[in-house]
Amino acid sequence: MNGSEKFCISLLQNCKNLRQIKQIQAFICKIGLETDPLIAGKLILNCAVLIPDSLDYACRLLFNVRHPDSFMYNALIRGLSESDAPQNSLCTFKEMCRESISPDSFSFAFAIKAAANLRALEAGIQLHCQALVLGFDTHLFVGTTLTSMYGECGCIEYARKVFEEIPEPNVVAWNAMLSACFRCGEVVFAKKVFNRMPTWDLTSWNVMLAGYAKAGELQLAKEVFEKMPIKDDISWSTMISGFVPNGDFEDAFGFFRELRKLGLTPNEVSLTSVLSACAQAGAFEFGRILHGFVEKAGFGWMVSVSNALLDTYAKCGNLSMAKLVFERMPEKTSVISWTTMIAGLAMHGCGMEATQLFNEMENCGIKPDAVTFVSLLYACSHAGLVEQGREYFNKMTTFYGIEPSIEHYGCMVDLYGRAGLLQRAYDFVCQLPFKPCATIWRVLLGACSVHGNVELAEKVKFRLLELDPSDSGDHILLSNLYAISGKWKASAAVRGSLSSLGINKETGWSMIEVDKIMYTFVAGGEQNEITNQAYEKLREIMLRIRIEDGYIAETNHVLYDVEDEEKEEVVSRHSEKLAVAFGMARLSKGSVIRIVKNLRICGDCHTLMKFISKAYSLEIVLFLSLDTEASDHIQDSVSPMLWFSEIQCNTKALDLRGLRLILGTLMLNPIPDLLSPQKLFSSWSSSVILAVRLDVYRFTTFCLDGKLLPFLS
DNA sequence: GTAGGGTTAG
Repeated sequence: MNGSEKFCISLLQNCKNLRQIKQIQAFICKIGLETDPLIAGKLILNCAVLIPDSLDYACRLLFNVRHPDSFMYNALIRGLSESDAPQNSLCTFKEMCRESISPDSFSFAFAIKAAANLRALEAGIQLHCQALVLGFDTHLFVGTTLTSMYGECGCIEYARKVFEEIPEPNVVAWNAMLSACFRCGEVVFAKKVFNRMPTWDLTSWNVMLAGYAKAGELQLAKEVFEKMPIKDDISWSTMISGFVPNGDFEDAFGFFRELRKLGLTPNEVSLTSVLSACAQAGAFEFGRILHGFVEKAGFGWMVSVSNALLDTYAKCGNLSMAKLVFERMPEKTSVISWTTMIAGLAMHGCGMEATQLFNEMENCGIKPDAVTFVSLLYACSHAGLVEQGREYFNKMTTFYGIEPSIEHYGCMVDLYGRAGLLQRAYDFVCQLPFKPCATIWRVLLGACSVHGNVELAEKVKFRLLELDPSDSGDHILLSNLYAISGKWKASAAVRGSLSSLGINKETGWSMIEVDKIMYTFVAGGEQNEITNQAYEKLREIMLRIRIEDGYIAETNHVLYDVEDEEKEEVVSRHSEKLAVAFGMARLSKGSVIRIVKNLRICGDCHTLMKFISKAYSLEIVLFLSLDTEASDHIQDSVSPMLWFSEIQCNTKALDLRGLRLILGTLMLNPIPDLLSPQKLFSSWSSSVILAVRLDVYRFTTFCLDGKLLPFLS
């Protein structure tokens, strides 16, 4: 290498962006080195791998080289394998062969990586065969990527065979094998592989942690974590991020606290994961503290952290903070940021705003993906934008070429069903390109229930019985629909069939965050210091609101046939009552009480919340946990129709029932002119929709001129 | 002159 070459290469090494690359390229031309293969190779490698958003430029560079060599091709194959279109990496590999440039171990390693990222087993096998012919299949690096590729494609036997052919596998190859076991669900085999390994480095332990966590074996993950001789930030973030999808938020918070206690700085992954836990658990206060930390520690510029923060605020009910986080993002180039914001608006009932943001997103040149359209359709269905929703669905398939998933079809059924277009919804389901699954029918059943269509509900329930006969939610939904329609015998019969079919209703639980700790209450759960405190406070509250406010337990919402006294006893133990009482006992005065629960609220709890909210001037927010299938269930149901009849609105115009994200909200705005029926309706419908989207059930102080509004009394 | 294995957000 001569001096000029050395100088150019050192310039390229310090390059940060495409602009600088082009400047250096101009300099290279000026000194006559543009045809130097060494320089051209480095230039292509830089653009393909190191400099962001310059992959296209790397392609153009390669295209313009008269006699490209394998180094240049390898750079491009590698860059493309890590892009969002790894199939182009495979095309480049083919082109290389067509140009009679022999692929080497690097070409194979990168191309096999592309096949792994695409989960393209057939392409992977072809590459394997070709490597075999050229004698690269037992090469350490090629063998390792082949092992990974077969693992990614779910072929554990092939992975094992390739691995065993590697003459002297090093720790990286062993780790690839270990990882392949977990990818293929072979948890027990993974442990055997781990025990057989000649050496462990830190990564081997981290693979075990991640594998156990992904398999839901969190106890095993904890044991490995304890045994690890050294832990790094990936070990911590693997643990924290492992708990969240399993719904174990307490442990996620616990490990995060532990990490902080040890004086360690959480990395991006730990932060996004713990924020996601806050979002799902409704841990608003903890989320706010984390926001402070994010700003102070300088993580605010990280897109993933900002996205998680935005989602936390939106899911915890603070749309204005969510908007602020979005607005302050330095660059809005991530489709996830836009989608999260659209979903946030949708949850809060701002359907029009959500569609406007979607248009803005398109104008900014950001390509929406399948998840964006789920949020958008969700916004449309909850805002009653039927035709717009239909147009977006068409645009998704025809313009963006996105294949609709079950979620998209579910949104469409919801869109029609919610608007009361039940026949259209039913026809849509019947015309689906696949056999409708239980979830799709369940959406329709919910819509029938809301709009009181017993006939269609029975038809739908019949389909559900074939597909998923053991879902207690479906039975309860139908039973309640009968009850509300005055068909008490039919209602009782469905209830009765629950026990004869051996179906147990899921146990209700409620969670509340006090001093950054999540407390969980279960209906009629065991007695301990915490529940005793809750019961004691509950007794005090009940006494006050019974005497001063005239609260009477609403046992008529317990739709099954038990004695009144017993009914009262049953409803008085519901977990949300305990959680509210506990919050009132332990939170500082005037704090908003936020509760996450797995089932929908019963009529009595609903009424009690209103009384408490009024008597104590408290805002109470109930969230429906998103991580539970139980959100389809109605707990000894209160019908949203009853809520609507309370406010004497036309219940048919809006659906609130039976759809999994429903809790409903009651948010009263003490502005007198809202009492004109038209305004009242639009205001209420918008706040009710708000809760549906948000899974929030919110009661604010709802005094008007010092009197309880008539429809709430 | 290029590599392979482990953790995130909607």
